Amino acid sequence: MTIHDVAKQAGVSITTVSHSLNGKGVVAAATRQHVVDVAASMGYSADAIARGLRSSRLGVLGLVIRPLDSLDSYQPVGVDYFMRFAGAAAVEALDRGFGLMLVRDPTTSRVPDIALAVDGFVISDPIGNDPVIALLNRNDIPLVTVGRDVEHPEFTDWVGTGANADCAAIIAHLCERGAKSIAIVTGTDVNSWNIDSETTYLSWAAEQGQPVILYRQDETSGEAGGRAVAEEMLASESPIPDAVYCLTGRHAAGLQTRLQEAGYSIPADVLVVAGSDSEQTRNSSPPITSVDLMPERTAREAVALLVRRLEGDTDLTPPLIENELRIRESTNRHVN
Amino acid sequence: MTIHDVAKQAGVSITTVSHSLNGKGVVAAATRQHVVDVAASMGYSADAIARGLRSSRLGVLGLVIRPLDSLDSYQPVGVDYFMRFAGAAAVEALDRGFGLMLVRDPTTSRVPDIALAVDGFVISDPIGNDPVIALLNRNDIPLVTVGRDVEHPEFTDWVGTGANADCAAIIAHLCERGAKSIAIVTGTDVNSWNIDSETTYLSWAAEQGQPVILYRQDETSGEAGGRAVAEEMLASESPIPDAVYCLTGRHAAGLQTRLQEAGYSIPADVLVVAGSDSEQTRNSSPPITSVDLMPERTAREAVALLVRRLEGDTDLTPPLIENELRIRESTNRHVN
DNA sequence: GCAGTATCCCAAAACGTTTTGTTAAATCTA
DNA sequence: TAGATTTAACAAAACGTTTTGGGATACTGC
Repeated sequence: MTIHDVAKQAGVSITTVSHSLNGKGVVAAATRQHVVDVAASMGYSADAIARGLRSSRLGVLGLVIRPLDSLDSYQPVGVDYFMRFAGAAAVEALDRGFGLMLVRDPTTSRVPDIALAVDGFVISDPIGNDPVIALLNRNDIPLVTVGRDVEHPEFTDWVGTGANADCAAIIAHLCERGAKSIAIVTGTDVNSWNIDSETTYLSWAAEQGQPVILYRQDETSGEAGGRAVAEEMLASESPIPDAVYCLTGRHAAGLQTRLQEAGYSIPADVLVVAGSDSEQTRNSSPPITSVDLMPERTAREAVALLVRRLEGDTDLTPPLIENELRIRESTNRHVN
Repeated sequence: MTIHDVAKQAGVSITTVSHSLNGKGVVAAATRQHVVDVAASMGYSADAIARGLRSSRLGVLGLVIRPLDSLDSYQPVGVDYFMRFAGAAAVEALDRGFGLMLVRDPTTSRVPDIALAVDGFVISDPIGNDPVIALLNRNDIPLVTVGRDVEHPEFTDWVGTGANADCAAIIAHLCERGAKSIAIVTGTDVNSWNIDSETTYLSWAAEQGQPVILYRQDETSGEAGGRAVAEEMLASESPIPDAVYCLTGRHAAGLQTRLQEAGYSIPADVLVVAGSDSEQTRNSSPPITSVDLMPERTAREAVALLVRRLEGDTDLTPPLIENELRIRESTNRHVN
C-alpha cells in the first residue's frame, strides 16, 4: 500500500496526494478533503523510511546517557535516575511524533550506521571535551545536552541547573542545621555536575574560612564506595566531619551505614546529604535528605528543546530546571 | 559524501562499490580490496535510510514494555527491573548492529509512523490477546515476547520461565522453612506472570489440601498497595498467614513494614517472599527473599532471538531463562 | 477577444542505496 | 579456431516519498 494506490483510488496524482496529506502545496479544499478521506479509509500512512530518504528527516531522536558508558553493560548500578530519565524522554519524544533511540557511546566500536541517521541527540551528562559531541558536530547532527560540557562554555543548548545552585542550597541547609565542618564526596567523571559542585564547595570554604574536606570516589562503586570513604574518615587523624555531602545517593547510603556501624548516630553526630535522590536515599534508615534532580521534568524539557531546535526555532533560551531539596530525617537536627 | 563519490574516486561503478562493501556480487579480490581501501580512506559509510528504503531493513528494533503503558508517563518508580531490561536490550541490540527504539503502546493515539518501520519488536509482558501484537501481526512485523500472551498458546517465540517454575520453587522454599498457611498476592494485569503464578499456586493448594489465601492488588500501587493488603489481613477474622508471597517487590516491602508495625516479627512470625527482586526487597529490613528475574540476561536473550529470526533462522527454540532465588533474612527460619 | 493572472493539478526529478539483467573480456573445450 | 563457459564490471531499474517546474483551465481587466 503506497501513495500510488491512494492516488489511483482517489483519481488524482501522487503529487496531489502528498500535498493534501502534508498540507503543503496548493490544493482545492474539496480535493484535499477527498484525498484525506480516501487515505483514511484505506488506512494509508506514509512510509517513514522513504520520507526520511527524501527529506532527510527520520523522525527519531538519539539518547546517549554518558555515565552509563563507563559501565560494562548497564548491568548493576543505581540507575533509578536514568531509567526515569529515559522513560520520560521516550514519552515526550513520542508525544511529539518522534521515536527515541537508546545509543551507547557512538564513537567506540562499530556504530550501527543508523545512529548517525537520527535527527538529533540528547546527551546526558557529557564529559569535558566530549568526543561524542565532537563526532556529532562533524556530522552536523543537532544536539542538546543535559549538564554542560565543562570545556565548552560557549555552547548554550543545555538543560539543567549546573549543580551550583544545588550545592549552595545544600551547604546553606547544613549550616542552618548547625554543621561546623562539612565534607564533600564527589564522583570522578569529568562532568559539570562534579566540577561545578566541587567549585562551589571550594569557593564557599575559601570565603568562609572553612576547612576543605574533599573526597573523590568512582561513581560506579555504589554503596561500597560510600563505605570506603567512611573508612578513610574513621582511619584519619582528624575528627569525623559533622556533616557529609555525597553527590550520589549510593555513596551517601553506604557512608551512612558505615558510620552508624562505627557508633555514630545520624543525624545527632553527623548530618548526611545526597546530591541525587534515589531508592537508596529514600530507603535508608534514617532516610537521607537529598536533591531531587527531577529526571522526568529534565528529560521532557531536553527533548522539547531539541525538537524545537529541529523545527528551526533558533532563538530559544533553554529552560532552567529548579531542583528541589527533599529534607528528610538524616538532617533533622534543630539548633538555635 | 555518497556511494557515487566513492565510485568516482575508485574508478569503478557504484554497483561495484556496493558489491565490494557488502560482499555481495562477484568482484575480483583486488578490485574489492581497492574499493574497501578507498571507502575507508574517505570515511564513507552507507546512508542507513537509503539502504533501509531499498532493502526495507532499517536496522532498528522496537521495545515495548507493556506494564509501563498502564502508567501515566513512566513517572512512578520501582521500575528498577525495566530500566535494567531496557539498558541490556539496548546494549545487545547495538552489539548486533541494531538500534533500539523505546516505544509506548503503538495502538493508542498518534503512532509516529517510524514505529511501524522498525525491523522487529520485543514486547515485554504482553497482556492477554494483546492489541499491540495484533497490530504488529497485521503489519507483518516480526516480534518476540518476554512472557507469553496467555490467550495465544500457539505462539512460541517468547522468552522466560513462565513463572510456573518460580512459583513452585518459592512454595517449596516456604514449606521447607516451615510455612503452614501460605498467602499469595498477585497483580491485576492479565499477563502470563500473574496468571501462571496464580494457577500454580491454586493447583498446589488443591493438591495439598491447603487453604487458598489469595489477594490481588494493582501493580502500580507500590508499597502502599502492599500495606493495604496487610491491612486487609489484619482486619480479617482469620489469623494472619504464616507466609506471604507477593509477586512484586514493592508489595512485599510495604506489606512487611505494615505487619512489623502491627507487632509481627519477620521471619519469626511471618515469612515474606517477593517474586521480583528490586531495590525494595534488597533494602528492606530484614532484606526480603526474592526471585531474581535476571533482567539483563532475559533482555539479551530476547534481542538475540529476535535478531536471529530477522536473519531468517527459522528453527530456533527460544532459550529458557532460569531465574534464581535470592534467599535472604525474611525467610531465615530453620525447622527440623 | 486577448493578454495577463490566478487557480489547480500533474509529470518528472531527486534522495542514496541495492539488485537485476546485460555486456564485454577472458578462459576453457573439443 | 569456433563455440561454450566463466569471470568481472556496469547501466539501469527499483524502493516510496517530497519537491520542482511546468501546464492546463478558468478567471480578470481593458
